[in-house]
Amino acid sequence: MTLMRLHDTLLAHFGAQHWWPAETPFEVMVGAILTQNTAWTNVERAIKALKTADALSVAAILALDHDTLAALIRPAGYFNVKARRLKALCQSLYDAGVADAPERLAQQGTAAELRDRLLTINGVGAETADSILLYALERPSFVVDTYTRRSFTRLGLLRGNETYAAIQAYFQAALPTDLALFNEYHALIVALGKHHCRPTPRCAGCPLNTHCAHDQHAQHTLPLRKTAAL
DNA sequence: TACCAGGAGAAAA
DNA sequence: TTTTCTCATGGT
Repeated sequence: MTLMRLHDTLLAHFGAQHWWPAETPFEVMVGAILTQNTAWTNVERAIKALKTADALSVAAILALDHDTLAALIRPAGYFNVKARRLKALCQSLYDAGVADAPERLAQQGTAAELRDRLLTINGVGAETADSILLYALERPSFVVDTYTRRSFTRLGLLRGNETYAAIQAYFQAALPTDLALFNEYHALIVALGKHHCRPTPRCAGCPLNTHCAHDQHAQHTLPLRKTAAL
């Protein structure tokens, strides 16, 4: 099955995912940091707290002291680490002169140049950089996450030990460079990954026939523990 | 109780 | 260079 056909199968089964669930590009960037190794429901609590405190802006986050910011994002876990990372992100946006409209960062270079700049920010690794590029800056950069590696290894399309760059290149070589397609595909892979872990009531069967509709994690052919290569 | 969640960076080997 | 450790809350 081609990657395009696979996308169509997942879309037909799970429906459009409407990612990224955020009101502004800056909220996407903040969410990308907060969701690192963390359930999205916990990220939502943290973002809500930032909004309630009127602190969801570059200037506000830079103005907050560490302990106050950490307390606001506490529900997202790793709050001391993520407070530093949010500060670093905001400082970078401020230095780029786009504090008032972070989405304008997209006007400051090619996708590759923007990616390199994002990767220099402490706390922004490959996946977070690609998530920001794709969902906040609207550049078609395919996002690879733990679910991508796990599910596609189960499907026999990956070995499982490839580097992040190799997996990204695999998808980008096989798919047309299309913002909407990359957006939906990654979201669908996350839906599939969650389904593998915990089949939903409305969907007892697996769309890809990978025998996942059983007790949690029991049917995984891969350990849930992340591989170091990702 | 134990395990996992839309990772990244530092430290150790 | 590759592997291991650390960061932490909330749901199942």
